[in-house]
Amino acid sequence: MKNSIRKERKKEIISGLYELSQSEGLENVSIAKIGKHLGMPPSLVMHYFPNKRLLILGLIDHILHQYQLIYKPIISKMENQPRINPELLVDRLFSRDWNLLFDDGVFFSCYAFIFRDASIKREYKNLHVKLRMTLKTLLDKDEVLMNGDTGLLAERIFVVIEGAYYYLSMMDDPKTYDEKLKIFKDQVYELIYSEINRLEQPARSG
Amino acid sequence: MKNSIRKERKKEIISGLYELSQSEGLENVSIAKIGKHLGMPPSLVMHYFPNKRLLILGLIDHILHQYQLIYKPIISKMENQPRINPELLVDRLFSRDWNLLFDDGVFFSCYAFIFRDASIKREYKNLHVKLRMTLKTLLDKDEVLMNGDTGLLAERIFVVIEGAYYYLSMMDDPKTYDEKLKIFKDQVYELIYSEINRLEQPARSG
DNA sequence: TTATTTATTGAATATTCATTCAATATTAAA
DNA sequence: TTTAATATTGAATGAATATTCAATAAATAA
Repeated sequence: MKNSIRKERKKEIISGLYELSQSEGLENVSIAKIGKHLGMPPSLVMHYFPNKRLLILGLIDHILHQYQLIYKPIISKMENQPRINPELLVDRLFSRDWNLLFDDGVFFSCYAFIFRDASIKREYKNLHVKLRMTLKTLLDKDEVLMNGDTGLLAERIFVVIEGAYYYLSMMDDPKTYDEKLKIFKDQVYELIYSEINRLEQPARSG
Repeated sequence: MKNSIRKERKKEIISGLYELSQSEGLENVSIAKIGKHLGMPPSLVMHYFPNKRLLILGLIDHILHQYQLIYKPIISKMENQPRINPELLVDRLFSRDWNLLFDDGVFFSCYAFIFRDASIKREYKNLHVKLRMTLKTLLDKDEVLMNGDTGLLAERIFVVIEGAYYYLSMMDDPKTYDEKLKIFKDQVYELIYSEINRLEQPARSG
């Protein structure tokens, strides 16, 4: 019981930091503002996070955890099927449902820390490697794709997803956004289909 | 003459801001620090940039300008040739020579502003669209590729480049870095070669 | 119950922040 | 040379910053 109030408070504080980062920008959030936002004195914030760096680390933990949740529904929907459905897979990979899970601005503000904090860089890297492994595990269940290099395919798919995430964040006009989105989805389709074709046909000289 | 000292001073200040952002992080730079770094009173900094937002805008202008310079050498090397050399092109597109031109940490710190500042978003978008048009122009000079959709090809190439830039920034180990880099370079080769193959062969049903 | 640990408060700290202002120095235009 | 515009200085502002501390309240353990 003693410990649970501590955990809850820490969560509450990180949520407050997150909300303020979303509306005002991470660089404009202070401990006093967090306290005011949550109705507690700044000294209580510092009781749980003795310095600002720990606060930032807590926020990054939270965001990376949310990020990871994005792909949970894909996995549960696809596992236990002998063949993957490329349309469905790509649809889910590019879905922006996760916009409900976390804010892109906060995500990239935190991302910028990887260049000056080695442990943050490691955390971000672990997440991205883990996501690739998740996709690889999914591809490994397909009875055709499993005969190829699913790790390589997962890398190639994710680099498009991440490039698209970065690039599409700049698009304001929904029409342009959809046009570009279609391009990148098709690009991933082709990665999958050409791998399937390659594996289904007998080896050729090249 | 009167105007040139103004322009030089503004450049000097932006450079100072850039250097400090590189070493301390953009969020930790203040007007006083810039002044100290350059040996001038903070009031002089504010004489040229009346508020902090204008300072940030100046920094972003500077970075986007540098970013654009990355691809200058590619263009000059490749234009006036009837066929593009895919190896050479991909090598240049993925070269990290630009690390001399600007700092990735500062770049992403500034990028994070697009989510809360519409005019910054527009600037970033314009840059990225322009880079794609530059590549398209290059592809259009190739006597085979010119018969296909070079705009689409440019989009597909750049999304890989940008995804790779984002993802590879997390890699510390040079060996891992090179392995991943090779994957993404090959991915772009294949985009180019499969487009060339498609265009060189007679139309098929499908 | 008492003792001990944890949670919470509010006041206080020195430092840094962006910004303003009046005064002076320098330069260009007349 | 005089005038006007700009460049530069240094001091001053109040607000906000992260952090500290002692005191109190609440919860748990003895």
